Amino acid sequence: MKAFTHPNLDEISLTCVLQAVADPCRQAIIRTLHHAKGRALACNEFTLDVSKATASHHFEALRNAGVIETHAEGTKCLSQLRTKELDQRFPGLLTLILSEG
Amino acid sequence: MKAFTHPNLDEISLTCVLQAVADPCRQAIIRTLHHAKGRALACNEFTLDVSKATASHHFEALRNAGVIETHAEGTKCLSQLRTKELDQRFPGLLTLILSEG
DNA sequence: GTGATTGTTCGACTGCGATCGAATAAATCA
DNA sequence: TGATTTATTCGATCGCAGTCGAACAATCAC
Repeated sequence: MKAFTHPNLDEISLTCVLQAVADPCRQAIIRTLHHAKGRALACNEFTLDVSKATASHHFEALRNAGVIETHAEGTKCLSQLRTKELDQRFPGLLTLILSEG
Repeated sequence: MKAFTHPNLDEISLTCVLQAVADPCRQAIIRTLHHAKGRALACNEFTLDVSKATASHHFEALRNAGVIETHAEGTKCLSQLRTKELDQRFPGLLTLILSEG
């Protein structure tokens, strides 16, 4: 389907990742992924009240900020949290986001 | 001079505070305040390369998000971090911001 | 192959936030 | 009182991010 690119977490600034996660819709994505406990989820497994186009835009933002990792599988795009790398690069960030909602 | 209002931290959502701190200029304000070790600083003690009007806008944003507390003293407006309350309401947030830059 | 499923991309719209200069307000100083 | 300092407020501009529908692309199921 498509080749997704993923930045190295070292290239990501604090500002960049904060801007990415400072959105309720993206926080919801992160929480849903966390509840999946490592299992990669397709876009349609999230309940977001925005259009497909907007959802795709949010996934891209999280991907570019190094928060999620996406790979295509058939017609689906499976995403998962980059938990370990995030915890190392931005310790406390995921905990903070998951503590709410 | 003016009566500043400060929200209770319980009223502040994660999204609100994240939007407030997802700006390099505001992060700089937070870091400068942290280096002051609790001493309240006037606006002109910060080196921000924006106009007075813009700086005032950023201080207001941080105030409304519960990050700083401001009080007037003479012609000056002294601000300081709401460290303890932030650490309780959003544990890890300050550490995260201060770890960078 | 045909149609269905799943996402991305495109173009356009909209509103909000960051920004500034100028005007204003309040307190201090001379 | 008049001048200076300090910061807020106002009005305006500008760009960007969020949003959508429609079109497109890729795969799968039959």
